[in-house]
Amino acid sequence: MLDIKFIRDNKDIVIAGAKKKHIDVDIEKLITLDDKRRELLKVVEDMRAKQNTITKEISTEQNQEMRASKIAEMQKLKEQIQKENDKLKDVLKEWQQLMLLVPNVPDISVPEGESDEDNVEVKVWGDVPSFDFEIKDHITLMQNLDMVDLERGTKVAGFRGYFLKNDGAMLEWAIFHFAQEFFLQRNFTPMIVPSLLNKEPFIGTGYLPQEEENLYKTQDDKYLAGTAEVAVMSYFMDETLKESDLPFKAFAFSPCFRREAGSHGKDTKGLIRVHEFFKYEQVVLCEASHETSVRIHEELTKNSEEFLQALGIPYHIVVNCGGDIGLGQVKKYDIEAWMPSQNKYRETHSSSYFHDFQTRRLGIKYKDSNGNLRYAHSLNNTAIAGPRILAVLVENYQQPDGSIIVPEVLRKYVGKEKITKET
RNA sequence: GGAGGGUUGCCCGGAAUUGGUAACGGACCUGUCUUGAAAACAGGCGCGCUCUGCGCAUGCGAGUUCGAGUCUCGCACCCUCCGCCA
Repeated sequence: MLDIKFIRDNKDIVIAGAKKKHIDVDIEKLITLDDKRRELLKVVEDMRAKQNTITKEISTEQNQEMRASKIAEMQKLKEQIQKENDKLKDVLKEWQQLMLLVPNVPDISVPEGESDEDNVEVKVWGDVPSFDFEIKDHITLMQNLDMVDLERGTKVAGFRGYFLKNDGAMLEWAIFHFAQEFFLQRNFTPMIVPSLLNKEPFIGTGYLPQEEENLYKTQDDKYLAGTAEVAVMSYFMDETLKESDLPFKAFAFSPCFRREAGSHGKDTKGLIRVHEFFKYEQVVLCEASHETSVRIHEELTKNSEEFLQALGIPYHIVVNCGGDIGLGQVKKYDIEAWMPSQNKYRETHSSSYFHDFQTRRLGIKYKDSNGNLRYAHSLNNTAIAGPRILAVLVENYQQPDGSIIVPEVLRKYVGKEKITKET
């Protein structure tokens, strides 16, 4: 959420930002509504002031006649206040709904564009492997090695259901083990966080109201989170932190649930797009400074890069264009790993910063060195997401006989150098 | 699921006659003093507005009332006990 004062003072910037993100929002309407809100607020407040004054007089009024007459007067005023206040409430409701739809302003360095096809490559790492044999996709590879069971996954869990088993399960655990070792050397607070959450954290992080169709909802009006970001960000909801608490950097594990409502035709088989998976996420709260946000954003991105490098997986980084950036994000990098069977890079990490967009919604402040209360800044980036990285990894490490070499750093966790049929 | 007790200011503690309009203390910030710090003293210390002023804010929402921390109803969370349970 943006500050209404900022919106009023920088109307053109906000409108241009929404346009760059290809988000349709009527800022003029919001400002007109805000005029009305301020006007009604003034009316109601003046009436309340009068009520407070006379009510105070009543409490000390000795003359019974005067007292009765003042009470009668206040009875009338009370009705008027209620009437005007109802009007104000209606306006306020509409105002709040509209405020939640106003997108954060994207950074100047964010390229113009409509969809992920317009994202701009900014870095390439590693050599795309050239295979001198006919390669298999991760589904074939993993099914042949009994690492995954998609048929029974579908039988039990429905569309996009899957079981990881044998070396499939071992490999995922190995990656998680290595991720812990790797990230906890970088001064993160380890956390295991809930995914079944109240509505407020989703509104606070910007997943509601817009993304409702992509969330699973329970009969108790709770929602299942698609990322640990939602819980970790909300951990400090409605709290005031000390400046010395910042930056707060979490390395957070959680199950992730995604309805994938808009992508029914895409990636219908395999482990690329599933409804349920486990993920480690990097989530950060820092001081309210653009420079710090940018510095930590680069740092979080670099962490994930180095992790992929340790695994020996080729990747590139794109800076997401305006149309491929979420409501609250100022700037976003996607890290995309090389997927041999598709002959292209596929997203494995998403790294963003938000300035105070999320913290304003969540009410997360800190007291700076001058004693002023400020909304903190927030950022997040994938550390490692379960099945998708498995798919990428097995494809890149496949051998002519269908076996899979285990990357060096994972061997002590998998317990072998190579995954073959014999095992 | 059942019974009882509880929730007060950015933070911590903690008062408020029969309902009369949120004391006070600590912490924290700024200033004075000091070589510096401590102490002391002064001010500040939730949000909003058209800001010498006014409004809002006692877990959340609704109600009664001229007036609600206080009374009524619903909800959330915490504590104690019972039941169930990996």
